[in-house]
Amino acid sequence: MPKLGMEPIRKAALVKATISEIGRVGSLDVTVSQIAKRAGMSSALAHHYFGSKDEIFLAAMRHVLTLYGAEVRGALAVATGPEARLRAILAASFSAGNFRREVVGAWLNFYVLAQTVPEAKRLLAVYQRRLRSNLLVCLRPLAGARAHEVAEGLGALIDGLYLREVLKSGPPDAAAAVATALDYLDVQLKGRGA
Amino acid sequence: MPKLGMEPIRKAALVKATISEIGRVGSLDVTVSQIAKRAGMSSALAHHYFGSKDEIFLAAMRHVLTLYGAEVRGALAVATGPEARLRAILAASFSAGNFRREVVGAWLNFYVLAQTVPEAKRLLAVYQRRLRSNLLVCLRPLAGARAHEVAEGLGALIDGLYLREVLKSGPPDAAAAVATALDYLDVQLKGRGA
DNA sequence: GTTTTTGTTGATTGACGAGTCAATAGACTT
DNA sequence: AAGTCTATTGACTCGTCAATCAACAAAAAC
Repeated sequence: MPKLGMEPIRKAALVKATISEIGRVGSLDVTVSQIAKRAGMSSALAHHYFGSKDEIFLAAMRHVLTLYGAEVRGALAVATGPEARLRAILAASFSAGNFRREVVGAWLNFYVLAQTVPEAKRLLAVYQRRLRSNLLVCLRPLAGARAHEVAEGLGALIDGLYLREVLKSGPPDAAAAVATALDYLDVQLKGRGA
Repeated sequence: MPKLGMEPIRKAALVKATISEIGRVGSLDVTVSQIAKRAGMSSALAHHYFGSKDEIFLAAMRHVLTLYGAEVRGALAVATGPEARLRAILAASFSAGNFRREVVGAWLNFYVLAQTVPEAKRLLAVYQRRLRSNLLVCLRPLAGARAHEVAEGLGALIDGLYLREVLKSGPPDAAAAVATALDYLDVQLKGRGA
């Protein structure tokens, strides 16, 4: 049966399975066997392609970050003007694709991973820098000198809204999260700037 | 050597050691032996007093939550007027006792634990409810109908600021965190209410 | 002064999991 | 058609760790 060119397919399946399993179990205590089983292969094959469990986790992290980045970029592409672009970033952050229980659970556990695995820390730092930079570009024309503070606060607020989703039961309420973030924005911009 | 009345002393030592170890390692992957060793006893004794590893973790969580609660209550006791009380809550949240690397690391991992252990989830929910309630009492006279939204946002912001501390290197910057939270508050209150 | 209760540990058990390896099999190369 | 490469797995190794237990020691109770 061995077809050729399986590597990318298997890797993608493993990455997807990893996110699912982390979300399901709610921690990084998922075995390579569990992941491999869900991805429809033996654990030996998972090791064959990734080498180690940490590499599997990192690949899953890169995938989540890539998806998020792509979503933001896509949303920014069709938004004109600073306010619209800010709204686009928020919408992407809490979009149906990213703001799912399993993905949120994965994010939380990536923060844990970042405490141990330097590469994980680096990846999260890249995410935070990019978010801040995106926010700053939009905020400078709107908030002027205060752009920096507002970006800092908004970034933390987004992370906090994610974190709080972890404790909720039932489906994630993206609308409420966006509303809270937009409210923060409104009040920051109307209070001073324009 | 067996002196009597060891139980509370041993338990307290284990709880303290648990927080330290979780903070040091950066995850819940700490062995009972590690904890017991740091607390100066054998792992068997840890099991003797707590029964299971989960119970040790929960006791550590209750301790962190209790400390936080006590700090907030103490700060509120000497604050008069809604604004001062809000500031007191924020100061307590980012006080030197709570906003330490190891404690922040412990908080993060308690969120992870909450995904698996129902009692952990309950404890965190209690914390969130109490925080919201405290904030609401102060905010109602200041923000009126908007008190609810502001409390929601401020709660998430605090959690987010904690979360972001995880990635930073170097000693925690409590002053910056308080400043961001106060800024949010300022702008929410000046923007509308008074 | 014997029995019971509390404190304490080293050794052991039993389970589980990451990573390795030998072996099998189809596909592509020459 | 022989050799090489990719795909794949079951079985195995080796380590780790939570939890238990038997045993010992000292204080309290009777």
